[in-house]
Amino acid sequence: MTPQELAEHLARILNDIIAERRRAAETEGVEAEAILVTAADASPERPKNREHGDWASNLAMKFAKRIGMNPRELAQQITAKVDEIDGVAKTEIAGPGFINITLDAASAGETARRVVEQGENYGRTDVLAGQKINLEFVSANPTGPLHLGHTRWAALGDSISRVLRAAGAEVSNEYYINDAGSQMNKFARSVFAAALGEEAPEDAYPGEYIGALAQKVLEQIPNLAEIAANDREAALEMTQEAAYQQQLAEIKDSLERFNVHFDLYFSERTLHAEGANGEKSPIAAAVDRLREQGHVFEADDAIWVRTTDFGDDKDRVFTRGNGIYTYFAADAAYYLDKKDRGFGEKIYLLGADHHGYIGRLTAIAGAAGDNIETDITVLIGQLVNLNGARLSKRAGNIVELDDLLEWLGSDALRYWLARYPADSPLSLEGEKLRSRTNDNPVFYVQYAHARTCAVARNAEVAGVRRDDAFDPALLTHETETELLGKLQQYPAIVAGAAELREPHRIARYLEELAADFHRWYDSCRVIPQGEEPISDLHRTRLWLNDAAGQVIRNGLDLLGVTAPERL
RNA sequence: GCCUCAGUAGCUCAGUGGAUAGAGCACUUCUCUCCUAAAGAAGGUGUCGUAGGUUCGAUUCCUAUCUGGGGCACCA
Repeated sequence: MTPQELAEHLARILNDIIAERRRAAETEGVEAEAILVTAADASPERPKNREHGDWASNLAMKFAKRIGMNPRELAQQITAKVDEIDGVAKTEIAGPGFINITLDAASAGETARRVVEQGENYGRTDVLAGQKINLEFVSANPTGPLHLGHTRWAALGDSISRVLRAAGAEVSNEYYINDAGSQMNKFARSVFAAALGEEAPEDAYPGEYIGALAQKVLEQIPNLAEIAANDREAALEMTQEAAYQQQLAEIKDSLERFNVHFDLYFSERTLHAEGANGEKSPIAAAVDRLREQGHVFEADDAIWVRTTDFGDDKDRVFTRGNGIYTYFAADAAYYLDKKDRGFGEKIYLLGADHHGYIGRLTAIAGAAGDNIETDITVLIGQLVNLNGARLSKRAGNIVELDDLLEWLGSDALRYWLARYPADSPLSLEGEKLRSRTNDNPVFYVQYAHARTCAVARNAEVAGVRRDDAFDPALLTHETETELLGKLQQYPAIVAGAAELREPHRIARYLEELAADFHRWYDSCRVIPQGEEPISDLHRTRLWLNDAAGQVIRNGLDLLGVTAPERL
């Protein structure tokens, strides 16, 4: 019996009671409210206190008032039916009307087999099935390496996408490349000067990486100086393209090593480009479309979008007085592109330093005719800082993703960045991420997984085989019911993390699961000791061991963290 | 000034209206002739920033307020 099945039973039972009462009321000529209880309403919780049973429901308290009964009386009627369910050992009514349910051991133990048989699919649900979601994150300018400021969104965004997919959504991870505009020009001038050995422009990008890029450019264009002597503009342009492509390639490479995958790198330039047959650029078309919706006006020589209609604190300029589009204009065009590609919800993952964007992005959605409640989500994350960080080799005072990866490793970094809610400030302590003990949760969880693998290996050698027996009624030890209960919760944890876009719930769950596993390991042996013969208990425990390993593996995968078989 | 996030144990932080508010660290003491002791067991700690409100019930929701972080461009 899974919590989900239990929820369905509870909902059905309560709906029956409600229907029965309505019929009774109608025969007396009284009108009764129609109430439909869903499985989600009835979803039982794992009580903190073991004396409160395996599962607890507050259903009776939640609905008593609307039905017109007192909670304990309603709980009585519900439990009378719950007692009849196959697999329920006993029920109790406690406090103001809690319904506490205890499953029989066999019913609870069945989870072990279910997990093993479903394998990597255990935990996948269809709660977000049919949703086509666009998830944009990182989107750092391709004018330098990724640094600490980008790592949190990279880790978080990739994990959110994995969690959404596990819940059945179709997701596109997108990186918006700001490869048009003045930052690119400034970038080009910086690299150009370095390549020609000229003095850096006043506003040049700092950092040694500019010099390294200049070297790469010279390798590709050995006669750059010669070209520059003839046509300086052409040489600058060639430098810009070469440096840009090189930098973008390095960013992609860093992200792949961070186990972060994008489905689309979207170039801002494509928004400015006119069609082959002279069609308007997407950005020019965007202003027309917004105008049709009636949200565009002109003032002070500029073209504006009335974003205040949708809650923005001020209207935004689309086309400047000098005829050049603003960054906001490109954002709007990109948004429309996403809409045209069929995405319902568009999620933006931004740092707190961009929180002023919420209003204008939401307004774009509204001006485009979308539902600003459901078609756009802006997730704002607080910034991260790092204690005890070594300074970057290349950039001087900025910590680069590459340096962090080399220093701390992808797993530790991914895990720690995904372990906290995005809206809570995060401070990483470098030495802690490197430690291999209890105070480093990523190792604690990975160690638990490695242990399950060690047990499986040893079981094989000792001749304990899963195929020989599975008798879930034997899993009666206190640590076994705890572990089984935790395994049963996993699908609901994933579904919740997906609905709330909060992958940290997976990490916290895994830490609890690892703790339950370690405790179980300490008191329940899979492999017989000494002369003790192999029993069905050992074989059944092997199922449980393998189930625990499977769930840890599944959960770590959602965080983009590996599950090593040995540590 | 306006917007936004946070304030929970000595420290770092979980906790989408439920029962006695939790975890790790730190501190003390135990447990390997035994599948990985990188682990486990035991020991105590709270004005959930403050004050009101909503209700059967509030750390959770609402209002006000205090403190701290971030943000309020015809920059990108």
